Amino acid sequence: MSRRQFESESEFLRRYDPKSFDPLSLTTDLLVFSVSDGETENYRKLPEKKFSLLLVKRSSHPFFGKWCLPGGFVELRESIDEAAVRILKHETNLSDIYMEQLYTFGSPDRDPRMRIASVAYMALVDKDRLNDRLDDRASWFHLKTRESEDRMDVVMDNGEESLSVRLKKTLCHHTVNSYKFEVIENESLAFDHALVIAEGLNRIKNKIQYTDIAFNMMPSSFTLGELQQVFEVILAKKLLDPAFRRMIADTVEKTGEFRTGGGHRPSALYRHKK
Amino acid sequence: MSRRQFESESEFLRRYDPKSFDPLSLTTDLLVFSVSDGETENYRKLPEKKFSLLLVKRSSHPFFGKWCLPGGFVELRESIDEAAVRILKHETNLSDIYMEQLYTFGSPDRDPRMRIASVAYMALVDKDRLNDRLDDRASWFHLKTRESEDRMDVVMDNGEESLSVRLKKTLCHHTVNSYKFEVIENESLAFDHALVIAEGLNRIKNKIQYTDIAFNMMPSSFTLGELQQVFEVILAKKLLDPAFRRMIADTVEKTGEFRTGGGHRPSALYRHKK
DNA sequence: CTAATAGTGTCTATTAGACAGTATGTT
DNA sequence: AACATACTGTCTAATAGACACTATTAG
Repeated sequence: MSRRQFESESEFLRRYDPKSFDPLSLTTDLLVFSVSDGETENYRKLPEKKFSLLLVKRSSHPFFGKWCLPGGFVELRESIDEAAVRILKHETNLSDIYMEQLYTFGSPDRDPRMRIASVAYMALVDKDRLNDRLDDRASWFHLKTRESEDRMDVVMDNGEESLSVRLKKTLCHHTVNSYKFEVIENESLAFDHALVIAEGLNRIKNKIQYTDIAFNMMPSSFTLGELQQVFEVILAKKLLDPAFRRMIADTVEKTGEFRTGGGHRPSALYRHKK
Repeated sequence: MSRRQFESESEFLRRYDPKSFDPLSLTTDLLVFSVSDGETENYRKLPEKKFSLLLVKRSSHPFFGKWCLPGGFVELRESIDEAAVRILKHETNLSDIYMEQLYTFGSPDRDPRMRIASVAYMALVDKDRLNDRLDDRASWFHLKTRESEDRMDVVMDNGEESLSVRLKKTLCHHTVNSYKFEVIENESLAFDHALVIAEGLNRIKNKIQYTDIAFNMMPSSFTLGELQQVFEVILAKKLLDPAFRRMIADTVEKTGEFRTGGGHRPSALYRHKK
């Protein structure tokens, strides 16, 4: 045993040299999800809801020209959560947004520059709050997912480009909703971001069913039809009206207002009950 | 714009200097949970199950002499998962153990030496596989938790020392099972490990109810009474027999063997059905 | 009137909670 | 016989799925 254990903690810290360690960096990558209205062909049909994800075109090496999740380095004096908030603010000019840590990705070769671990966060944004002050290089992509027992295919489209990713799903420990993903096909996404997206989609699909995170993507008042559409587009399946209304019954309350003008019976407006 | 965007990716990478960044390290901390038998006062009573957690006494600065989770630095050429596996092997001599990533902790001041982020993992071990080859400084602590709406108290006892931690629970976003924890009282645990333990307990309490992770803490054959005790000690509440048996019915199968000698009706032995 | 969505009533099937009962070993 | 656990039957309450029905408006 060296004499080090006999010195005081403050002496020990004085001698400690952080620069002597292998260089490693920490980043956060953000999955910013939102829901927006599509087009209506018919004046009386409701606009279709689109599930969307914010991507950024890389303007520097590595992966120059490819799309990736907004992200950046964690600075020395901020927590990882603070870094995520700062980066979201920088990319979208938004603050006070729902955010949760998703997973930390740390394969040694996930970034060609150096050893970089990345803590992924998921943010949920009401599109109405997106005041057009997006970063130039950022763009919203509509998301379409198709899932089977052992596959997950994701198609992303921003109106100009269409990106597609295919992943293999493996059930972990014989359990519902606990999967490991592997990328089978990915042309257009940088780093391991296809994986991050898959994990995020998995998380939101599960969590929307037993928490009230969905309201973070809704404006302050909404109809139950709109809310149901949001669930349907995220879960990628139709829901039955009475069952859906029972499910969300005690998380919403009527505002007393109605939305008219749709060529059909007016719908009551609701807000999230806290 | 600099001319950098016109150089090739390989030229860019050649010029890239990892040493120019602020020094930061990455560690993993392991929550190693297990279940073991307590004592029996009465020959015909079943031994009480104890939920237990592996802690290590710190033999160097910082937090010299305090207890902490087993952990260590992530090395440059291994993934974070690989680091967790390596550290578990080093502390317990066990491999091929169930492990899942829990959460990444990264407050700038969580370690007094330097900026260190830590990725916490949860490992579940069948105590019968623990072949006494524990690290000298490591010790199993029996865990007792008491939870109320806004509090979580944890008492850990290894027969010689008793550590106690009190935390405040805050419900996140009006949702069941999604909490933020803050440490109110903690004398004996190093770093922010009281927080890590709270997050881990929360995770296992939830996940045991909708996955089959519990079997990772069971020996290859067991009685349903033992299995039920494991659920009861982790959830910290009594369960009704018929409901419990219905719940786990399709995750187990009979081995055909029976356990006799208990002063009561023999119990059928089961195994985990995959 | 018609197309379209809004919203409700109700029947049924499934699941969860509770309790009481029977079974069978050891001392 | 007594005790302790093993295991099952069944009643009831709550929840989820399915379908059919009524309501209301713009054009």
